[in-house]
Amino acid sequence: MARKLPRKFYSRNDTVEVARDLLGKLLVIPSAEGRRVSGVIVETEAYLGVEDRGAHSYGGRRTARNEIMYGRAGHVYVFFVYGMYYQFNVVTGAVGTPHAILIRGLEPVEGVDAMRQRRGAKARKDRDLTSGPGKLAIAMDIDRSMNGADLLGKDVWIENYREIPAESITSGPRIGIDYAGDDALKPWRFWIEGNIYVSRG
DNA sequence: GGAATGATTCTCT
DNA sequence: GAGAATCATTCCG
Repeated sequence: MARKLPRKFYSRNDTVEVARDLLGKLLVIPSAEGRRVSGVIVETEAYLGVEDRGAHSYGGRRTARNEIMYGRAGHVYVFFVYGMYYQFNVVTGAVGTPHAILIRGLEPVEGVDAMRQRRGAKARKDRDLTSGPGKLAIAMDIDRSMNGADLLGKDVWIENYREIPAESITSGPRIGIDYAGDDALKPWRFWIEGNIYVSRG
């Protein structure tokens, strides 16, 4: 079984590089019964803190909600949007540097039946299970109680799993942040070309 | 197949 | 009191 990624994987200076490197890694969140539920990360978005108008921490904004972004790399940042959905992020960068990476798409690997159960009738096809940040949060049973969890702990972690050739990795503008002006156009979204669990494209 | 729209509640001003 | 790092449904062609 693969080892958990070490703290230094997340604490590198270049958050955009970490976002790209997360593609092909395995996100594991054991179920309440202790069974492994996991999926390959196929889509990510980098949020670069103070200088990024799309980030919650733009301009150094520091609130109860985004406090975890300022903490140590390798922790989980979960927030709630649109009155219905949770978003799962990985904190990166040094302490005091509010960078994070949003996980936007997963390819289910283990515990697929549990994911189907959590998603219910809305997931008509398996690709509906985890092809988007709100959907994968439901399938992986992610909610606010996971905010601040350590990725080197036992509730949630990320393992090496699959090597993705550089030519299969594509980048483009991020999604759902039109209010961010020019920063919305920055190519800080990464995905595995052709994978059906990518949220769009 | 694609575009428009309503859902629903937390968070910050 | 407004707006949000989204999704599912509905309508149209």
